Amino acid sequence: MIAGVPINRGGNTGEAGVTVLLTQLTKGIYRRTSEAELGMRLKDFVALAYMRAHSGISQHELGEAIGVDANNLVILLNELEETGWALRRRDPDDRRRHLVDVTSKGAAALAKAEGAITLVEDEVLAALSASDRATLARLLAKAMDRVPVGAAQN
Amino acid sequence: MIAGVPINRGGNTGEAGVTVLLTQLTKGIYRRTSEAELGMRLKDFVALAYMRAHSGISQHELGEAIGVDANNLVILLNELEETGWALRRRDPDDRRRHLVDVTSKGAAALAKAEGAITLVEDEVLAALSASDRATLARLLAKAMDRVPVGAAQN
DNA sequence: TATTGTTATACTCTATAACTATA
DNA sequence: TATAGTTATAGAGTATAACAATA
Repeated sequence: MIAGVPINRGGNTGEAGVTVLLTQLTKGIYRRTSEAELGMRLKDFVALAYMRAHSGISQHELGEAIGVDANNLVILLNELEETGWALRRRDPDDRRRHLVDVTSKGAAALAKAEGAITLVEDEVLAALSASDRATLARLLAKAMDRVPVGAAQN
Repeated sequence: MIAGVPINRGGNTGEAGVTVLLTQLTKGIYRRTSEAELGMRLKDFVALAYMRAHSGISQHELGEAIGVDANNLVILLNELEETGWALRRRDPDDRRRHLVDVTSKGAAALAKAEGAITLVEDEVLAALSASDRATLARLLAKAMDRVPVGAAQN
């Protein structure tokens, strides 16, 4: 008791939930990366990496997948087009849609950023063995395979 | 080629990196939680959960662990004290420091929020078996055990 | 002189709403 | 009438800098 206010004792004192751990780990990566080292912002990296893995995806689907609202994605893709890293083209089958792709120049920038990201991941995941890291990557991929991040709808 | 700009073809098209996956998963959780369902904000949850697991931790250490800058932590803890969920007291051995704790009231609110968080985690991690989830939680805890998130220093 | 915490402020990121065009 | 994308704006979140108290 401090000043008459009861303090929590005992009960659940360990076992941090997945949400807390994911938050910590993600923040750890974000705080250790810098635009200078990556050659791009982390949000550029995430968008380009997803676009490379899903060539010709629609702008809308991209936003759903990486959790960026449609309006913010417009701005992000504008910037990626200005740097020459990505391209939008109209979907001939549905002229409302934009199909997005990484350019060769974007792929080169992405590859460079991946080198820098790997160093950060090595640091943040230093406590894990190579086998542990492979398992972690596999489980994360499996979890994301089914469920979209879910961008807000208008 | 589109308008003379070369598109990236082939090369790395799968295997999303850990950073991208962690970003997606964490965003997925954040987007699915609401203050109404949790009874608190997610940042309150993260702070309280860490404080409960590390009773009597200093304010500075808490900020390091959960990746909240010292100035923002002041505001967050002010709010947690106003709601009666946390307490600060001076460290008698070093009167510059504040030691923080979850109150019994805070522990009750935290337990309620954990119920809501668990439902969200169930949804986001639906593709994983119970065994997979346990492994994921173990690996995340192992990774975080060593490396602090690293709040910015003044 | 360095550290902990605080305050004030500026900046970035994200979300909300209204609009255009296509279906 | 609904969907994809855009624009403008407001709000939340986060970082930077200067300061007070204590070591």
